[in-house]
Amino acid sequence: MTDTRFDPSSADGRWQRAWEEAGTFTADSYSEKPKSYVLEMFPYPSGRIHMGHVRNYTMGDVLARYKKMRGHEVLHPMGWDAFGMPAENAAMEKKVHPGTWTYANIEAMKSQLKRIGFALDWTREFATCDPEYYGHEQALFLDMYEGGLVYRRSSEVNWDPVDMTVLANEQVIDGKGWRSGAEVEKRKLDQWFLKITDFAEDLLDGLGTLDDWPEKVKLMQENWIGKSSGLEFSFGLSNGEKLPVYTTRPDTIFGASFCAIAADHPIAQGLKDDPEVAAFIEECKKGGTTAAALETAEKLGYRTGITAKHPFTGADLPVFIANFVLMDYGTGAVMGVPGHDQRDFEFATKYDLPIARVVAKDASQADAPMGDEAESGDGVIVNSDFLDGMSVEDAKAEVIARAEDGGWGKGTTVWRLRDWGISRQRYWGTPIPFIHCEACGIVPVPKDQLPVTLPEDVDFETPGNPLERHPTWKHVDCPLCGAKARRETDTLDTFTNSSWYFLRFASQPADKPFDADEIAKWMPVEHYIGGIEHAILHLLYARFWTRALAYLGKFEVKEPFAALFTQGMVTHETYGRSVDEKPVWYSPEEVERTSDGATLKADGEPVDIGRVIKMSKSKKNTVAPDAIIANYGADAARWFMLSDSPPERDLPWSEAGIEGCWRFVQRLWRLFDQIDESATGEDKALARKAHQAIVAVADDIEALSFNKAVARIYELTGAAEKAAPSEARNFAIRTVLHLIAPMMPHLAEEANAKLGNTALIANAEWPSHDPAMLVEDEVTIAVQHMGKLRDTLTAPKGASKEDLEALALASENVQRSINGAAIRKVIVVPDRLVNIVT
RNA sequence: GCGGGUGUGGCGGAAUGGUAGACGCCGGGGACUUAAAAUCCCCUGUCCUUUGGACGUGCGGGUUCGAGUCCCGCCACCCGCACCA
Repeated sequence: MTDTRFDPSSADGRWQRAWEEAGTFTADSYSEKPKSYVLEMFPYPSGRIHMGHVRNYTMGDVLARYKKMRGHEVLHPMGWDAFGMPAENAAMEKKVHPGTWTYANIEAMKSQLKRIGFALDWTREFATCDPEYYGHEQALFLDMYEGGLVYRRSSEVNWDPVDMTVLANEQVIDGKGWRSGAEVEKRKLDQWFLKITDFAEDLLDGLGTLDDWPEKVKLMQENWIGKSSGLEFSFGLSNGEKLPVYTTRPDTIFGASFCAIAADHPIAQGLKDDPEVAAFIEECKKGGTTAAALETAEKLGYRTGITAKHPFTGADLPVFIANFVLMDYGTGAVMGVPGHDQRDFEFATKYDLPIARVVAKDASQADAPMGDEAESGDGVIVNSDFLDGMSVEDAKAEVIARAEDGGWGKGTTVWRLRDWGISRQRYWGTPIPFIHCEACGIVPVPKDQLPVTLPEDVDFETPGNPLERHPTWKHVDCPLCGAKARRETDTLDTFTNSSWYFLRFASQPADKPFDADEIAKWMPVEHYIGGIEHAILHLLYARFWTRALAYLGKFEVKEPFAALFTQGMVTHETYGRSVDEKPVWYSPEEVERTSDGATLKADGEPVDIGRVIKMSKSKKNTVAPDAIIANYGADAARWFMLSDSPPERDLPWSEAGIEGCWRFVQRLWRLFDQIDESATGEDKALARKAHQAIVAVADDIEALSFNKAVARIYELTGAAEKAAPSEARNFAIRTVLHLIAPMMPHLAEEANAKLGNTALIANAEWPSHDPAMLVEDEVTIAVQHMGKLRDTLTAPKGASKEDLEALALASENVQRSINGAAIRKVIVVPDRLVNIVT
């Protein structure tokens, strides 16, 4: 061949078309082969692929292509998480319909993805805003309703009075709407909920089976579910009412010196006629939306004048309204034990309440004074009547037992996890398939009338939910009685769309959401790859939906994702200057980077090189994948994504790095040209390296240690380049070609074709290795004196301890170091080292 | 505050308790060329009295013949949660 350069601008597209025409990556649900389901979290169609996507999808792609080479039937699909706010924002700003905007973005991103050469089964592509998809989602939602997992109740929401919309907590900034800047109100609205709490225990237990999930993610989910156990009991109040409280420390009950209730607790609300109480409650509501405010927030209380009778001592404890008690956890009321709870301690200190010790290191410390903070640790119960001398654990059990025997309380489990509120007062989402009828109440839309589609003729000129103000859409007849009725105008939280998309990828019949046999074939996902930002919500919701659908008898899968991998971010240096004391940022294209600094191309003056941080528009430190692929080709970009940084860590993008990848692509291209069929002769060392690399690269890919696989390939490449022509060298070169095939598929196909192979290398088998060739016959032995390296020597593998010791003692360097001292001991690790101790 | 993670050359990072720095990037020197690009070769942790040696994996201790790796105590940075009773 005469080409001295690999030209991706012609090769990339050629092979992408070849794969597409051959249907190389179309998954066959009825294949006899073992299956692999490789999935990356599907993207929101913002309109353009960023480097984070490229990294994410390259990792999955290498796995998918590798598994295929290993003889697996691979399902590697792609689609679009296409509902959500940005489309509505675009509609308002650009006067374009959310659907038009979204589908145009999908087209743009799809063509970008295709240019990177991902081994995706595009026949299964869908967008969650396709009526077909959300129609099936509505059907599943109705099934959940029938199964008792859906309910409606009044719930407090963040209401933006200007945009006339409900805001998520993270859209409320300092008590104001993020878009309108208006003061956010708390409003009670009837909202739809999914009963995720029914599955709290199962979702928690299931974490124990997820051996291939990062510990960190499991821990985050565990904390989010937040199981705690304790005692719920009621205080009798001086006003004749009962005050139920929940505590995880019933063992400290004798240390209780006050009670505290939340500002929105019914008892507090009942005292609102007193203007002082009303003012205090108002103050509690205002305080603290931001994290910083919460941290520094002072414990504030209002003494109600009501007292609570202690169930054992009969003492009268003052009841406070307090800003640190939350209505929506436990009973919204607590017993205050200042000695052994830090919040209670701070509160008691401020309001001069008794701080009693009821837990001590040992019985003799019963009267030890309290320090300047609460003691929440373990110990022995003291000053507590019948509990004295018990361990904390025994005392908890004893108090719960007495409460249950006495009928005034019971052991309880409390969860932090709340039911999932799924109502959104927005247009661009899945319509909730219900009808409100005066006579019949809430009526599900009959399944044969699904999908309930979104109306096309909507305007975004005025604030509020376009579905609500649409002239005709919501007016329907009741499916039961035929009377005039009203459609539900709320749409589903977009997290519901991503809670089952992996099922629809696996199976997409027209008449139902999925087919049980196909689900059984493909699920669970073997490799799920995405960002850590989805550690809790998306992954918990998807686990819940899978359980809920299994509970409804749809299939038997419980955990959708057998293995989870959370990849790091793509980062870049930042370039900036301080202009009038305000930072001004420059993009990498505007800057000339030299080895010791950077200058602005526009004026030639230096700019400051800032921290290496996640690529973001605001800091202008982004690099567009499009431009990179146009300049260097898809394979160099893919190789960069896999090189150097371990995949779970951040990857710093650099111009020099991509240049290096480009050079390597060309190096390989030249190497693949050097197969010499007429070459004869052996090169056992090189052959051994090739066999070792086959095993090592496979192991590294399976462990997702792509950076190590890359290093191995560099090594074998270097060795093959240096070697003289031989059969072994031809073998090594062919091996490199196959090892890089999952990573740099275009280069691999082009070289493979040049070598006269008519079959696609994408369909090739992973090279097999000879186990006998993995073993070295000579090893390098380190020789140490007192643990310090003095020499190295070469010995046959498996040499005896005696031989190695003799060889080591024969070393000049070793003798010089020993310098005649008496040898006390010689440690020999066969095939590794000899350490002489004097 | 609680929980988790990370710390190794100029940089990204390798290293079953056994030769620290594989591999890549940057940098330096050389070859080829009229010249450049491309390519190839060599060097590249610090220091010293340089056929050798000392020091060196955030800091301080410890275990061990031997510690980046194990144990104890610190420091720094990053991430998550946040008054959850």
